[in-house]
Amino acid sequence: MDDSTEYLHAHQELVDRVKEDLPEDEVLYDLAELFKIFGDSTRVKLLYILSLSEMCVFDLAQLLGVTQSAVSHQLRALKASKLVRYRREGKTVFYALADGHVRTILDQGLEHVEE
Amino acid sequence: MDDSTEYLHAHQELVDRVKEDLPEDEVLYDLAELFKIFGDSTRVKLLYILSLSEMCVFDLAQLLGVTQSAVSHQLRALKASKLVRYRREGKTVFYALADGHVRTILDQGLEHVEE
DNA sequence: ATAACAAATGAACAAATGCTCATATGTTCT
DNA sequence: AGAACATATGAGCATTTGTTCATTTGTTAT
Repeated sequence: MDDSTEYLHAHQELVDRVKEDLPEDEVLYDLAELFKIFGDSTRVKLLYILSLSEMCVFDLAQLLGVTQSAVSHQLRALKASKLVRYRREGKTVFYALADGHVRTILDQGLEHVEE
Repeated sequence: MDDSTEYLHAHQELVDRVKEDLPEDEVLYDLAELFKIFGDSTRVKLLYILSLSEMCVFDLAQLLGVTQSAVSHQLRALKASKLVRYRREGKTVFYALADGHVRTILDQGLEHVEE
């Protein structure tokens, strides 16, 4: 080790190249925020259930064995991430998945988990 | 509302049917644990970087602008979830993605985020 | 208008998380 | 063996998170 043009340790060229190919910081932040939603068993169950069928809050709570309040709070998070949509029918509110991505993401995850 | 055979509120048949199609509780729990890993911007960046190239701890820390310790702690979590593998070369340890699922999951997430 | 029910919301609190700092382990070179 | 360097680990701490309880909002029926 004597060459002053040599990088101390960091493989600077590699680092620079990768840095260029990296998405914007903000995008990766949003990505993490999205996955954070999937990173809770109550919410994952909600999403999986809704991938099977639209369902009302009361039934969701019963199916999950948690309070209506807990479900409602979590649905709020899912709504904020645009993962679910809902429609009101009288006193009842039915939730459903917003689009197909969700199921794809869940399935990819399941593939990893189930090996 | 008079029929005694009618369910009070819960759409019991639907609930029961969905319940059958739902994966084991433990599987969904593991699934949430997996996504929890993706639900942090430091880790998501790590995973994205490693999807582009294998890299050593020092360089990862530099690229992310965090301490070596922080990266090391997070790599530990990634290791525990079998998302990365590593090889030692002298004093240096190089990390890489364990398999292709990771990139697929990231890409699906990005699709959702970028609309 | 009032009662009854479904869902949403706010406050509070326990548990989990991610960072930093200090230190330990592992490896190479002299 | 000892110094120097790369990485890993443990403890401590501030912050975030998910739940429950109490209350409010929205809707229907009397």
